[in-house]
Amino acid sequence: MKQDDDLENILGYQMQRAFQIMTEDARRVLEPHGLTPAKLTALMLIRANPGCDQTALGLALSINRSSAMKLVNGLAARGLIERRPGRNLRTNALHMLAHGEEQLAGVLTLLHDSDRRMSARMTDAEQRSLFALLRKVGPARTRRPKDSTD
Amino acid sequence: MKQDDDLENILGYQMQRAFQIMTEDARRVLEPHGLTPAKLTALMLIRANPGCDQTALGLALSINRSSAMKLVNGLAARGLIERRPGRNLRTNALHMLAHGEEQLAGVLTLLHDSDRRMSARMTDAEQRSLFALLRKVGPARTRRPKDSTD
DNA sequence: TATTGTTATACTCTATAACTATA
DNA sequence: TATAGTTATAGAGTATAACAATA
Repeated sequence: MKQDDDLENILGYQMQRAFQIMTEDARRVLEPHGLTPAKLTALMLIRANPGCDQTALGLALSINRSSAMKLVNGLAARGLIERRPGRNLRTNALHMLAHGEEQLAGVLTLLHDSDRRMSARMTDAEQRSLFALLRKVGPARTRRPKDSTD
Repeated sequence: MKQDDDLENILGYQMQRAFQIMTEDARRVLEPHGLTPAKLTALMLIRANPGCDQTALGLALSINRSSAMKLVNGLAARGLIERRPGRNLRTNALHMLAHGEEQLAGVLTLLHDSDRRMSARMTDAEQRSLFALLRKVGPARTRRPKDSTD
């Protein structure tokens, strides 16, 4: 199958290709542990934000409350996190459990191995460069100078 | 929401973030034209490979025959491509139609604009560098020297 | 009134399996 | 036997809408 020149020169397409390659390997590695990239991200966000509620978690993951529910249900069912009483009677406080810590420690190593495999064709400097550039992806920040009048 | 240090240092996660940002903008731009990134990729692959069959297309897109069917159905229903008799009685030959050419020309400009917006925080050199690095993502190539005996 | 969690429902994309008609 | 297209069905992930309880 020949490739299309226009297609190859679309940044979004190259990003998609690279993402697909990486996510496929990550999924393969996580699957035996009953995790997906999204679940793992949620787990790590809960660890970094103990006591957060589901709505905030969903916001951070760019999914809505309803979808965040399912995700949290899955993590709770596996005993990785639990819902505790929150700051008022209608919010939950999400907390990681010991079992979650253990799982996390194990899969982090696997993920780093995956990263290393997927960046095997880059030098260390190139890998650092890729990290830095990926963080720069996105629209220009709106400038808000101190003497702005808006 | 605080970020998690381990998470931020996983290449796959940074890739996912960057990809999500780009794909969201691309989808927004393509939607009024009834296209999605996947449909557009298929369209461009058919253009570059006139007469290809659905199975080959699916392979190039990393989806199976059945899923490729739906994709082709969608493109054909919109009059962008058509199925012609293939090299034998059980294969189709996919061809882009004039309407497909027109659509493609229009959205390519929009996509380049999107790319430019999403890489606005990079210099030109950085953008070229990102392209090159994304192409290097993936496992090390298996070496097959001429004097290999396997 | 607005917000949080929840439930029910639906949509999209993908996969698997089975069928058909060719090869 | 194997392959290309097709169809039916199912699963994952997401969204919307509506409801109850609470703020």
